[in-house]
Amino acid sequence: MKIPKPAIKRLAVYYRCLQRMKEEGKDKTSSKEMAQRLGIKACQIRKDLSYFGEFGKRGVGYNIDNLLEKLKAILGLESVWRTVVIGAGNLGKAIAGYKGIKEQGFDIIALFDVDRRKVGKKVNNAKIHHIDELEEFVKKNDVKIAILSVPKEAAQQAAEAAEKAGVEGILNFSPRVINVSIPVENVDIAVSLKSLTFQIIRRKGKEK
Amino acid sequence: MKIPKPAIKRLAVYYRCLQRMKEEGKDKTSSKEMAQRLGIKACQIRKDLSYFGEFGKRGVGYNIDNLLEKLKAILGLESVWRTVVIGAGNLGKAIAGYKGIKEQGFDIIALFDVDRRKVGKKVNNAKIHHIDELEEFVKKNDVKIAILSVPKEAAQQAAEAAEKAGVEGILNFSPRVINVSIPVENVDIAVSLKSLTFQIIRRKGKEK
DNA sequence: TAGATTGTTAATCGATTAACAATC
DNA sequence: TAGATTGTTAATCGATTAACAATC
Repeated sequence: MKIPKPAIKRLAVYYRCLQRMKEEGKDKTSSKEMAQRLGIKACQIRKDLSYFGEFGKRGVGYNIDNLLEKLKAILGLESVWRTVVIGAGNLGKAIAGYKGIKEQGFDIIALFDVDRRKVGKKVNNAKIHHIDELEEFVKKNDVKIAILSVPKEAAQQAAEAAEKAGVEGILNFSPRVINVSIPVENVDIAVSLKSLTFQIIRRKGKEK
Repeated sequence: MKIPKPAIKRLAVYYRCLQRMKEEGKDKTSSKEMAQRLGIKACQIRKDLSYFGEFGKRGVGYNIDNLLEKLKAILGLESVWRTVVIGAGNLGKAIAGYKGIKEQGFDIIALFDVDRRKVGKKVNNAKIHHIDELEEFVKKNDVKIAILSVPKEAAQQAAEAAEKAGVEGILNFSPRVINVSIPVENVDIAVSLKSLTFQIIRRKGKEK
């Protein structure tokens, strides 16, 4: 079946919402309740889930533990994804140092940089290596994901190196479109800021 | 006219593409050439631009300087946006320290944190203030944008504080849906990673 | 002029939503 | 049973794309 791309991101949001409900001690919920919390339509949640199966009970709702398990499987979070960060600048180190990422199923096991002066330093338990060691490291440690936080001039080259090394997906923080044949997700701060300013301006126009 | 939301983000990407072409010394381009670089369809570029006017010459293409100016106006980048970062953790400091952001029209003039031990320290030229000073600072310095990089537990409260202080838009890095009435853009690393893992799994399924 | 490329229309494709039968 | 909520159909809405007249 064809699944809308936006539906996947929402699934990840539902997952987080359910995790939170669980923390609050709840054990069941409904599409209505989740929709209220997330500011979306209840039928969208039901529709998104329906692409993958029937997870609720009519007249009753969803069991939170059960739905969490199902989403975990759908999103591929049953095992930890071995991940590296390429580019050990401030942003790369901040990402590698972010504890929450491990809870979400991603284990950042190393950083890579062109600057030999950074090599050997540590961020949490992950050591900084020279970029030349990337391919060997990826193969030896079965790394699946590379997070790219290099300057834009180095983005394409680093992405190609990651692909060649055998990484299966790239999360790209650098402000440039990269061209590889493995899946890429872009996190583009400058683009998001500009989208925001556009909205601010439009809004002001409408107010008057 | 109704403008597709995705079109705005693409406009920001076109802007960056043109900036790069200019750096390369080019002075004119075509929708075809941009499309090739960005991996999208030429007619999509023309369509996106057409929501705002006619910026090219038939048979000739686009003047890069001219189109840059037009996009600058559309995206609201003619003046610098005074911006603060709320949450001076590793991520907040990395964002505040990122030089490229100023070139793009955003001036990060201060950071705010609940931790009084951080107060007074500097990131580039921006000082860290206590969160209690946010409202006064925003009003006094005409701050338009807040970048939220606080732990998820603090996200909603910080967003409300920013709104109350008079900020007009929020770039939210915290992994929680926030509920305010001003525009919000979400940059959600965990969600992007999960969208990536879903794609990796699907892709493997298809290969066989 | 001949070739190229825009701007725009109309068709297609994809995503969201309303509504409701099924059923707990 | 009566009330609630799911799962799904069908309608609507929104975004993308192909195609081509306009025109440089």
